[in-house]
Amino acid sequence: MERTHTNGALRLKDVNQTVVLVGWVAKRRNLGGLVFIDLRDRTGITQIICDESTSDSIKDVRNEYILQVYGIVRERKDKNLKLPTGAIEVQATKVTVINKAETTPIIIADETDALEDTRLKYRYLDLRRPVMQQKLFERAHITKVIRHFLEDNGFIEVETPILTVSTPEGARDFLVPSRVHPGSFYALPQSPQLFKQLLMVSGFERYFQFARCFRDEDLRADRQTDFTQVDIETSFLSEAEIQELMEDMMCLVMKEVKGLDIARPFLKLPYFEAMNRYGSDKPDIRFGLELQDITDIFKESAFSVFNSIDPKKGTIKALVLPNMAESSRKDIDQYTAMAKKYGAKGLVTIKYQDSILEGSAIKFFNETEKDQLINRLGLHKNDLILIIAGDWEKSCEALGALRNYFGKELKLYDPEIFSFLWVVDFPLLEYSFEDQRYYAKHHPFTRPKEEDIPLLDTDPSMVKAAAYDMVLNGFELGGGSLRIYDQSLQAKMFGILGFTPEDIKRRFGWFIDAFQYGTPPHGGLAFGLDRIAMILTHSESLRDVIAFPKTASASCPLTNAPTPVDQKQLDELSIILKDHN
RNA sequence: GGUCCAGUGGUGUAGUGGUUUAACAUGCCUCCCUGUCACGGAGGAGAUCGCGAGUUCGAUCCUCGUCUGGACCGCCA
Repeated sequence: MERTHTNGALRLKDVNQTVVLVGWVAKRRNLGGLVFIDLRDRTGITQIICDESTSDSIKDVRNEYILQVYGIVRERKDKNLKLPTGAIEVQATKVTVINKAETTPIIIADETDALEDTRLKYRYLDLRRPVMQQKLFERAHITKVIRHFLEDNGFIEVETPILTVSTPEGARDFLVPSRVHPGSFYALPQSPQLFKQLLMVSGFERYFQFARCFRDEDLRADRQTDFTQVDIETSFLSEAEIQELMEDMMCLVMKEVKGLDIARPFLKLPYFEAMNRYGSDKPDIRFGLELQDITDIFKESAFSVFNSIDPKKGTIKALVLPNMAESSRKDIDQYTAMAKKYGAKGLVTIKYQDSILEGSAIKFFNETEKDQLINRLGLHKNDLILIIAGDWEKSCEALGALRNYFGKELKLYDPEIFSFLWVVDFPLLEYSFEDQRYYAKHHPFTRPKEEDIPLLDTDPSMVKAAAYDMVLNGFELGGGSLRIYDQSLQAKMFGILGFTPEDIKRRFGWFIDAFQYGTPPHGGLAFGLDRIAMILTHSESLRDVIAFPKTASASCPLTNAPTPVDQKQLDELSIILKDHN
């Protein structure tokens, strides 16, 4: 189709050129003998001006019609500074309607007022909106920069299967019934973890893939059932070398996509410090408001909430909120409810309104405790102190959730800032009292820190993993680890996790077998591409950077997926449905 | 599995401590208008108030259930 320019291209320098434009009618302003049309394509909007002589049918043109416009570029009398093309307009000499359009159910403009449900039902129209187009263009730009970076650094792109085998320990799998093998199922990959490790066994040394991953778990604003991982694995690199390479990559993305120079190297925060100071393993360090430990002050406390905690695993954590001492009863009830939601037993609140400690817990404190509290927390007039006592992890996380809430509520950070860091030194294992066994915190192939390997025999819970998460503004962008390549170490790991040899053979024998033929030291990580795109585009939800996302209940308003299928299809798959009525 | 919030013309909202023409904005249609750009002006069409049951003389409104959407907890190695 004849077209000389896009609708975002023309400028003052093009005046008097003869041009041919195509695009959608974004807006028509009919002044009677004179008609203005905003012609839109993915690059922008150009104003077309027509008079009655141009075409009789011009008054029949409606929004979202597709037009081909022949005309001459003119300088505008009244320029529109809001548009890049606002200095010019195209005086139409001929206008052809390429296609008509029904009235759209949603307004095609950045400021659509349609609810998300409606937007998803008519996603193809929602994606016509310039803001949405910009988000997807930006996502594609991120993808492009990452791919170029990895290719330039010797990484090879390899595809791994979508129909694969159910993997051990992790999220719920999506299963696909086999027609050929009745009663057997493929699983969709939660990540290509095992395949990428096998590619290291094969000797590719540097692998990457934009991998679709699937997890059958409940959705959130930042979680979808199917999502895209930038999956990366390397051989012969140390933890520090992998991290440096990934910093190079993300800094290039920030430079190319956002035009920002990010400070190097990224802060490396050990897991325990992240939890103690920020109450999160993915801390938002754009603002301070750090948690403080006051456990030792109240060792001998007369206050039952403080003296009933387990001295080994328990903790007392405080969060000081400046100028919040005048919070109402209602506000404080709300903070308490929030703390409880995140697993705290309760919330102790103390006001330092007129430089005097006030609160229902104060009567249990002696003078030494009061003095120590004031000094330790460095209290100022009008501070509000929130205290959570109990299990270390739960207390930190609950207070960390409050910290995040106040960081946002009190606008303690500039939303344009991007604060990267690594969280490192994660514990290798997590003990479940319920199941009376250890679970791998990352996955069972994660390598322990070299110096902690002897602890595997004596105190497994103290062993740290060679695992690392890249964190940005309170979101986990990605995470990874060095992997176990030594077979005896792997055997020891399985022993600690309580797997019998039969378990191992049945569940991932095919994977372990590969390791006996010369496995290089290897490690890698995976980034959540959707999350990167979400944060860089300042989107509220992952759904805004995914072309066709699913709703919170894992359905698609556009296609109505998932849907029932014909009995014939079920029969072929040897599936008999349980009666849900 | 759980908690909370929402469902009213095409779209987004208001509203009713229970009764009559259900309001506003925008979109849509018709007419007028040669410098608009969120154009303006005049007129018009468009809603069984998510669905089902209950209470009542009477329910968009109250009660219960249900469905859909959203946020979060659990879950997500």
